[in-house]
Amino acid sequence: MARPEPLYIRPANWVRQQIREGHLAPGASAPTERELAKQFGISRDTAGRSLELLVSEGLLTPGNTRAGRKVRNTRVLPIHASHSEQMERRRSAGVDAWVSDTQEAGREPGQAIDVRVVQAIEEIARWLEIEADTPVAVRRRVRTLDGEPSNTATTYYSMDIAREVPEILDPGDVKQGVLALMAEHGYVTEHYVDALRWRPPTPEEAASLGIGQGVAVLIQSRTGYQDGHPIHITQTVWPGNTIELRYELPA
Amino acid sequence: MARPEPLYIRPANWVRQQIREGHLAPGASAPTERELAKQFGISRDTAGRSLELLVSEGLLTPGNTRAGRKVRNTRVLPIHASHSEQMERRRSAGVDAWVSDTQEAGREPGQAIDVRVVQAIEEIARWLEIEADTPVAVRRRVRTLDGEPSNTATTYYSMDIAREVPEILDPGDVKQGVLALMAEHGYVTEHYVDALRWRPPTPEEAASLGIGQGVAVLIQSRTGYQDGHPIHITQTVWPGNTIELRYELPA
DNA sequence: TAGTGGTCTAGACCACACT
DNA sequence: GTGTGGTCTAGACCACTAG
Repeated sequence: MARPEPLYIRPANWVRQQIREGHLAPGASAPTERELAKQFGISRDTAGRSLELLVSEGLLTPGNTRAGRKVRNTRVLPIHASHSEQMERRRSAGVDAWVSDTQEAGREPGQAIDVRVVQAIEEIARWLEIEADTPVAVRRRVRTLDGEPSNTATTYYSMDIAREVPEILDPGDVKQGVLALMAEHGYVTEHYVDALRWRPPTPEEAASLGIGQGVAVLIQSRTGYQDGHPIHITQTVWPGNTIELRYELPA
Repeated sequence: MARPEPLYIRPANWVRQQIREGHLAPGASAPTERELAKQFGISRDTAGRSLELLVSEGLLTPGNTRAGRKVRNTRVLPIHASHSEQMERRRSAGVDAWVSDTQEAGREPGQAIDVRVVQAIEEIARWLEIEADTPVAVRRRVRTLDGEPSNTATTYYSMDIAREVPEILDPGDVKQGVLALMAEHGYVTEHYVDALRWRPPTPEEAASLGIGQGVAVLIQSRTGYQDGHPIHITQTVWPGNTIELRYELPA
């Protein structure tokens, strides 16, 4: 006998369809585990698995409080990770890439910046080609989409550079952009390397992005080089299911 | 009172450490759920959650047979998705990118090719700018790393092109490479667009890649353009945790 | 304060593939 | 044949927060 379809599949399909057909709009409450259990004649535990499946697909928020699970907005936002035309437009307008990509999609960007000096962990030290535990300047941006947390971008600069370009440690927005300021001081980014990894979120990442443990995050590590040496690195944590990264490449 | 640490965390940490310290080598059997339950004085269900956590981190195979869960090889393989120097070397040597990237890392590549003609699903049709359900030529490569399934790359060509370049429908390796052959017939890829999405694997993907439901896959959709029109698209399914995709970009 | 999801248990049945 | 993980149940306790 073939393995029978698990009982938690059918309720999951039903809820998924309710969402697809618009009977459950973004922001609405999903059925509770107890409701779903009664409706399908299954145990609460099994109903929970159904809903957890949808959380791991990014369709529902985890919701471990009385408010319960909510339907998430699953529109996909294209991010132009490399697109010469785009980059030109941004640089001339002095507009952050995050802002231009979201506004182009008719959505509402937001950003909160936070500045610190920390000891470099091993991974960051390796990218920056410095010793681990060396102090580095950190600018962390928590970015929101339509008011919801969307991704975090953390940029690391060596303290040598931060001393020459003191605006790096200014909390809040830097008008011209940090890269333009660095260029004025002779630190010109000549090329980038993006390294992409994806994995389950840490509990901290899941909390700060409002996603379940089952939604993978992609870590985009973008290192900027001058004369073959790294001068800054930005690690962006993108949640799955709602983002599409695009790279335009020559043949 | 703060929420106490769930009971399944500690056994998971212990097994993870056993792996890290080499007491459990790749290929070895992980503790069974019943063993772990007895050892930590927890129920089998809870022990199962511990091991599932490690499966979702990619450290263990799912193993739903008597053989049990095994320790996976978690060495990370860097893939050069765009690296001009690399690309030059490949093209001149006529070597597949998969082969060169793996061998450079001192590992053993393998590849099985399978050719079909199918009706284009909506997504593929959109990328190729054709009508859905139009027949397309499909070359599907299941690629292995050190003998284990690693990723699948599926390339779609319109039948117009496949008729002019009949080698596209040759099962097995095409010596010079399909792109070079296409170029001889006037189909020259002038630039690429890579679109990246990541999500939980479908059951089929999980089975063919030998991963658990918790290991996210990244879908790399690479479209090749000539005169602004798409002439082929390759969708590669990469499992998480073992792959790093790298893009080298100009400023 | 009441209802939510998160966690945990003890027990059960099953398909499956090693042996 | 036998032990594996996958699934399922009924019940329980808990921290948390919306109302």
